[in-house]
Amino acid sequence: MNSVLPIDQQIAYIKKGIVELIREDDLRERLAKKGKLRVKAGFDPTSPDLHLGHTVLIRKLKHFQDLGHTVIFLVGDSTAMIGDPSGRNTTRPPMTRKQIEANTETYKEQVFKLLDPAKTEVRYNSEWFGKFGFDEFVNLCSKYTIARLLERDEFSKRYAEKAPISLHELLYPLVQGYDSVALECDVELGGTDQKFNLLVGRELQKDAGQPPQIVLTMPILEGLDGGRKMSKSLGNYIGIAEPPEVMFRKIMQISDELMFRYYELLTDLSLPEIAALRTGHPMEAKMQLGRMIVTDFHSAEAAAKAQDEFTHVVRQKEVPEEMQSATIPPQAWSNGNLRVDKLLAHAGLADSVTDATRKLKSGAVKINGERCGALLLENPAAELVIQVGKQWRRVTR
RNA sequence: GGACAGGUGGGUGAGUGGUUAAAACCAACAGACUGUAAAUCUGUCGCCCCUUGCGGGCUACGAAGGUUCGAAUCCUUCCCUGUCCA
Repeated sequence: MNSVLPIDQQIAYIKKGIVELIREDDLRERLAKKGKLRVKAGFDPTSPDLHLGHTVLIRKLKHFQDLGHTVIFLVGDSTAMIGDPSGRNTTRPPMTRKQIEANTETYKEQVFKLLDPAKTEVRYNSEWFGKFGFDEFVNLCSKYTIARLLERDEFSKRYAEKAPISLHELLYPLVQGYDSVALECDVELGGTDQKFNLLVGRELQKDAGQPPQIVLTMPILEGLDGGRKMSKSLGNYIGIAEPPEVMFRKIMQISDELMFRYYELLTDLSLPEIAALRTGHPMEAKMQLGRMIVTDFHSAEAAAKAQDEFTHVVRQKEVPEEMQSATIPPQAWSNGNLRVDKLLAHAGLADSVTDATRKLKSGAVKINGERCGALLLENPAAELVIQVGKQWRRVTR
């Protein structure tokens, strides 16, 4: 694709799936005047894995890239060392340089499954914050007032609830906004929860004599539970580095309503195409979604295989071809008999021995196809195929 | 610096001396049903030990001490959070 696409078409493409564009007129004008825009999105390398929630934003970056604009993948390595304001309950422990670097590498690897590395500018905000002096810092602080910072929803809410707000959290929007100044961004993308920060960037740019960036917000993707936002700590996520089978299965587990949402935010299908899916069988549609997503991050072959596996193992309750294997740990032997509870705990099929006992009692455990409630197995076969819920394990001596 | 309020299990939140491993709800896990969807129903939901029993032990209510036969509950000190005053 190229940047000579007419502006109207570009804008239509850009607007698909977004929540808010501030302001469309500015964007139109800037496209006309500059042609090729600098588009930024920032990421905190605080956790090493990206999940589908992040990809909503990345996909939008990709759209800009398709249109021939310059995409800047900004790694907030300096900011990561201070901590993140939206992790509101606990102050997260400061990260080491090394962790950040490792996370950044993983990030890049994952992001480039969607973005074209050759067309992506990877930047670090330590480039400018690393040599930020105290006077510059104070000067930055002087650009904004407390009252205006407290306008931010999250802050005002917490303030009203008498929850703690640390000073550095208050500063965060300023710091993020300054990134835009340093990079001379034309456009910045972020989740709706970032809106405030993105707008601060505009203010700071104006102050620095730059034209204020266009702000584009994307919806926050709901997690697998369909309610709360997708996040690693809530455990309702699909990691983009996860194996095809896991991805596919997780997709199949989401609710029908959520499926359409995922179609909208995670695929390139048009809205009418998505609407048409509502008339078909939901399960078929869900499997198609699974294939599409797995294809994005792995390959079409992997997707087909994942679907196949799902059909056989889950729907037809067959034994999976591949499963993790484990050997029986010495602690699980008791006078030549096998302690199933310890085995489960050891093979990662239960959280603890106590948990394993519970699972046995509740009939959750199948060994070689037979439901097993017994704690002790006499003369176990050389190879046991154990199933607990969705998990399978091949256990040998 | 002073006055006051508060810190309970993954979350919300009861509990003010004993049958409390801690109500209730949510989340989570497992089972039934199903399209491993939703909804619903059932069970479980600190850890460890013993071939498992309405069994034994250990740890837990911000931290450390103390009072008591016995503490999440009372006392002391400390830490943390918030409000108000300076």
